[in-house]
Amino acid sequence: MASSPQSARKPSRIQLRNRKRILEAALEVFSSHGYRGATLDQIADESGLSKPNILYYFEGKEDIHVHLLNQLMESWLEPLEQLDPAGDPLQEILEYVQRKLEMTREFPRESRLFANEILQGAPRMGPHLQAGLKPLFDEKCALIERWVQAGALAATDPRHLIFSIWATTQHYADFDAQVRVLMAGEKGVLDGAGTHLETMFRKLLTP
Amino acid sequence: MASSPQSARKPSRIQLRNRKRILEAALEVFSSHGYRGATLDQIADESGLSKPNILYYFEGKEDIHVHLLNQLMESWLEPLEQLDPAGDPLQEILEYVQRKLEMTREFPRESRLFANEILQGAPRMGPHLQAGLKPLFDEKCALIERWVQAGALAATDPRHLIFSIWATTQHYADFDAQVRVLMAGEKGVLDGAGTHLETMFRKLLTP
DNA sequence: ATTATCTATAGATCTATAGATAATGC
DNA sequence: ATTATCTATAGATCTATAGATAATGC
Repeated sequence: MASSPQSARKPSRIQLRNRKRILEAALEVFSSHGYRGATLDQIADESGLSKPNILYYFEGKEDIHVHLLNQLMESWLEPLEQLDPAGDPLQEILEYVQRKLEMTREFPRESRLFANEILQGAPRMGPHLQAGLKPLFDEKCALIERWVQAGALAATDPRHLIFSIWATTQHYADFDAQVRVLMAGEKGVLDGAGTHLETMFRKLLTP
Repeated sequence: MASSPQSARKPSRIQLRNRKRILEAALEVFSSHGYRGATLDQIADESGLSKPNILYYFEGKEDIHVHLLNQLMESWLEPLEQLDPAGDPLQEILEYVQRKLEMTREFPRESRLFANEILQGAPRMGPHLQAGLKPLFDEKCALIERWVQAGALAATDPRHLIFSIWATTQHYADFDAQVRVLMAGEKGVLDGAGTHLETMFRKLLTP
């Protein structure tokens, strides 16, 4: 029996490539069926590797899922981190909205993977939210609060403001199946959303 | 072997009560683990009935799930149906927002059940969305459009407006695990949300 | 007589491992 | 020599049914 490459010193090129293929396939499968709904068979099919081969590269189904969530957390925090204390307050927030919407457009599967996890009580991501998201959230809420105090933004609760931004932007990825039915094949849905959200948050925040 | 009560003429009191208990238990289990994540064992435990007894009242796991979704669709449409062409436009929409938020407060499990289903591509609810939600959505969009044309509301895309209302209100139920972490045990989160959303949509829609 | 419930288990599905073989890098 | 891959299958989990027994309503 070969030992798992988990313990190897330097990952070979093949290792890196195959781990990547597996994670890519797993993102596809987990994001559309949820953790329990996904099977190793599906991930094997999607990645073009055999099932035992997948378990050669990862310790198991859960290990793959955890890797995906860890990766995800970083790219999830980034747009909020970019909120710049030195920038123009209204502009900064409107740009944040557009960045989030851009992520919905570029990474809808990641959005659904995250939504699946949170929806089911964040069983594997709870600690990550505490350690990673919470401090950043608090920091940026304090920043927005200072902007409000300085009169650069209309009075608003920064926490609910951020929730509204997350909710409205991620909605187009997470509820895509519903949006598709209701928008009946219309093109450029996200462009329309961009215009709408820009107007909404501008009106809300203009002092 | 007893025949299933599905075909019986008049459901007995016991039948009604037990079917209700099963659906209540299934709502709890399906909404927190998703369709695949839920097991008949969990529903049996939660309902206090034995597993085979559950299958005496329903044809199977999927049958239970479909019953829940059918029930849900009705109560999901109701708040939007109440949007009254004869009412004051701004007031009507703000009241709709509060009704949706009230449903988040009262029926968070139903919200998560729905979110789980849509998130995974609406495999069992797709036709229902087409037949039930789509016509109502179109009707109410046309109504809002008329209000806009009449100058009673600021110019806005009714479809994205409705998406924003759904997204922001349901967020507190669907992403509850995240909201809890970030609001750190604060009381009255939904009251704060109510104030925030009232302000946001009022500013957006005031002509 | 009919309705409701239980124990036991068949049968399907799924994760994971054993153990052998092939490919690759010194 | 080490890394990567395959076939076969063990073992766990889960849905559903068989078949017997208990409770209920005429």
